Amino acid sequence: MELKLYNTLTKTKDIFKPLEGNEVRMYSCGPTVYKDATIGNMRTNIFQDVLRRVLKYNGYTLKHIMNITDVGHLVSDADEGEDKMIKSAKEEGKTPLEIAEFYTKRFMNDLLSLNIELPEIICKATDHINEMIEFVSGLMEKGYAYETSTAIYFDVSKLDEYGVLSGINLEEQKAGARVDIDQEKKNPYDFALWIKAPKNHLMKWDSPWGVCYPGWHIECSAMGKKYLGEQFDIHTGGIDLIPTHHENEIAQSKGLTGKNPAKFWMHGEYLLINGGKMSKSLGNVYLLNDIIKKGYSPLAYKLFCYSASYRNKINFTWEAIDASNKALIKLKESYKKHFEGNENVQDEIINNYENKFNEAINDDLNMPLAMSIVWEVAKYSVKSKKLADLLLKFDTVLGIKIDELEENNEEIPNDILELVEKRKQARLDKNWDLSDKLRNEINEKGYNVKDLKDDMIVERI
RNA sequence: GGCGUUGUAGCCAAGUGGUAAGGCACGAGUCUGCAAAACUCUGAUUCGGCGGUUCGAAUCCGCCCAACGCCUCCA
Repeated sequence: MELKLYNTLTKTKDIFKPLEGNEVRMYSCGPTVYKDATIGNMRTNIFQDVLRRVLKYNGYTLKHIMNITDVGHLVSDADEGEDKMIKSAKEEGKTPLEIAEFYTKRFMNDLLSLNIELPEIICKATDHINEMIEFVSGLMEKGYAYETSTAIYFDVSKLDEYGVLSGINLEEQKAGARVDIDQEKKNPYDFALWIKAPKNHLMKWDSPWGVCYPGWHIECSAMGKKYLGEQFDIHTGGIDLIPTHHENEIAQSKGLTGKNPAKFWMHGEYLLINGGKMSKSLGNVYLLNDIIKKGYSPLAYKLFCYSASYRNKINFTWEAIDASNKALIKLKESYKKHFEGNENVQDEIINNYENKFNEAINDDLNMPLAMSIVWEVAKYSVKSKKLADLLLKFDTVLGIKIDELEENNEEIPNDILELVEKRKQARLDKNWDLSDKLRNEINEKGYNVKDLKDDMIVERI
């Protein structure tokens, strides 16, 4: 079946085929590890995970790279200001390395909680300083870069075109409208490849241009080239990376190799919070941990993300997460019912569902549509192992561990268990007054009882 | 100022010319000593508004209204 993916470069859904053989080479812009990743960041990671899984579902093998940015991201524009890593280090009284390790670990934990497959290669910027220096040297040799008193800049005027992703037209942009002009820069859109480090700068390396540290974009180009070659299949990231980071990556690579590094550029849209942007000033920055703390499964967040297309904004509300959490539990219970079922379903029906599912995911990862088919299978009145197997197959794309019930590992305190035992007896005695009284008592202590035919289940409310 | 996106039932949202997917909530029923849970059923003659094109529009065009985003670090 044909796989179509939306390509930011062409602004259309293009048919996807790997450049070489059966292997898909893919690069994803990873986190800058100076603070915790938000659920917004995680939406992009979930999108990338679905992409991976859909590619595998289509029979391709993957060579997927994700970088960890542990240096060189400045807090302000105009190529000046503090490095984010260093700023966090100062604030938290740690070294930049400690900061990077700390937040990398927490980021990885989030990926694990969300059952996101790890890329084949995860690489750190600081481990690839030499590759970056080589890249910059190459650009200098070819005349695409020049040195100023503060940095090595990329000269965008040397390119045939700049802004192929975002569609900006350099001539129409007012220079310095929002950014102070650096008098040494040849063009306002020139960006720093390599920055000369002030004496007290914490992270710096020797280079042909003195003691320096990398610019914001060079790491991705250098590492992409090292692991995936001059041109690979897919480059992904958040939508905000289009106008600056990805344009500059393309510029750098075109300068050095003459090629756009990726055939497909794919971008995940923003997550909105109550209809607006997530921002510190509004106090609506949520972490995955905030969702977990409220008693929801992290996979409920993943399922929530599937309710919208990755290319559309989605509005986060607690009501919606609550809905997704219930849906998650229901889906898993539906799987269990099919798994325990002994009825038969015609292969034709199975094939039909599978085709519809394939069609949905292969149409630019249409997860909302795919989910509607998943639900049809889950709710199918005939309970059959064949349908359980089908759901399991779908789950290779969904990654919600459909065959694992959400575990309730919480220990029920003894005093609650005692009340439950008393209530069981009261019910056997048909002493409804006492039974109701005990139920109220249990509820007041924060627990709920579910009466089954011969048993009683207790759980925390 | 420039560029762009969105507006579909209470909430999250599919659907881009052929007569409104799905999930959750609500409501009804079954079950239950009663509840809860579970199970079953149910919801928009209508897609921000007004015009237009068309045999036919949520889908195309025009205008208007509203919300949001980018142009600066951000997934």
